[in-house]
Amino acid sequence: MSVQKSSLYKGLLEPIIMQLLKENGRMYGFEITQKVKEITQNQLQITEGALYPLLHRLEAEGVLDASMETFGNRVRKYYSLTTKGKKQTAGALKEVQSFVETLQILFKPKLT
Amino acid sequence: MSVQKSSLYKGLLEPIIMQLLKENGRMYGFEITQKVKEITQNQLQITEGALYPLLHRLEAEGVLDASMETFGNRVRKYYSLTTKGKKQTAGALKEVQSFVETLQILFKPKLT
DNA sequence: TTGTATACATAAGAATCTTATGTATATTTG
DNA sequence: CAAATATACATAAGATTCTTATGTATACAA
Repeated sequence: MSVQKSSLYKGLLEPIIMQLLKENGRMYGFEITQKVKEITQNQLQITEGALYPLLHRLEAEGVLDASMETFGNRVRKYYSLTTKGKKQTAGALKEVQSFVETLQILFKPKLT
Repeated sequence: MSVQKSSLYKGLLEPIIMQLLKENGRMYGFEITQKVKEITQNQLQITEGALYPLLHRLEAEGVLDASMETFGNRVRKYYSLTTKGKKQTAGALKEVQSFVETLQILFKPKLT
């Protein structure tokens, strides 16, 4: 498998979730894992052991709101950004964008 | 201080070092910390507790070569990429570049 | 002589992830 | 129709990677 060395993504799971919820309004955990896989073309596969505890923490911190919904006999837990979460997301995403720009500078192939 | 949330850089220290050594040939630890600070405009400040153990590990793995040099009464430990290290760096840096592109896709502001 | 800078090093603890495991339902396939 | 795969949540143990704190030593400036 040519799956990305996932350690590169350490610390980025939280902003990724916030970005997705900002764009899509409302998502459930499993949906997030699928969406990330799709967008990154399988380069990043979020594990459940990383995702669910993080969602719980963000809910406890008042960044996310959660509500259960039943589809047939299947239960989904939908998450969305709270007002506080939206404010926090704005700042966090700016930081990430600045971070990405810095990475481009750091890893720009030298013109020899 | 508007220093970057450094947790974003988790997992990137190793490729950063490899990139710098690839470009500059030969550097010592303290020099690396200063160079990174300069390039990132203070957004990333590598701590010694992170850097030195990592350099030791890379040396033990045969990725880096080390040699001491004395300047007056001051000792510096210079590191450079071994042949093995150069091969590994080529692959690792491609991965990082692909990673950075993925980040741009993930965090590209939506055109509404 | 006190503080700041250079230069290395290590240890304890925190944060964040992987791997493994568990529960439960739905759907596809041999 | 049994077994495998997919959906959907959850948690615990352990690994990795970093921060913070501390230590040693020299050089130079205030």
